[in-house]
Amino acid sequence: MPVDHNEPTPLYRQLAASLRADITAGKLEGRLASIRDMAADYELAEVTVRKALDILREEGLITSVPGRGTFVVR
Amino acid sequence: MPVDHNEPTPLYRQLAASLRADITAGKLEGRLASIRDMAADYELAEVTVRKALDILREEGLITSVPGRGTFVVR
DNA sequence: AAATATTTGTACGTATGTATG
DNA sequence: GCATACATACGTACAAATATT
Repeated sequence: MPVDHNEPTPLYRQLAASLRADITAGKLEGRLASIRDMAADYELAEVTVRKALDILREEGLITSVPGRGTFVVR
Repeated sequence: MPVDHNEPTPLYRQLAASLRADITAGKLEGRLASIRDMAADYELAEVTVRKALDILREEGLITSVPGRGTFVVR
């Protein structure tokens, strides 16, 4: 359960925190699910997923390539 | 003319660059125009102005306070 | 004190463009 | 050419904090 609408923390921060935890724990490697799929899986808008990924990209944890996907930086 | 739709550079980056230049040159101090006003002045969507401000906030050049406004960090 | 206006923050939806395979 | 995936940009609505009347 990566996000909870009843939490006061913004959804995009919750998702970023969840992904960050999985990445730093080594549980998430290689290519992430597409933004569209993550939005569908977590029942979030694509823009909300993008905001979460923006944070992780800023932190240097991931990198995104149009047409290919989003990848954990190793 | 801070932004040009014919430029290949994204509008939010153009606006960020323009504001950054004015701030570092000391031409912009204190409180910035509200997001709504900037959007109207530059004929941009509010989200586009917000993305520009996100960059400058990340760079530590500005700070925003709900209900008050956005301010140049001095 | 209370209502109103202003301003930023979050979140949704949609459309179009660009890059890759 | 077509499908997939990220990027940009528009619009809208509501919440929260602050300031004003």
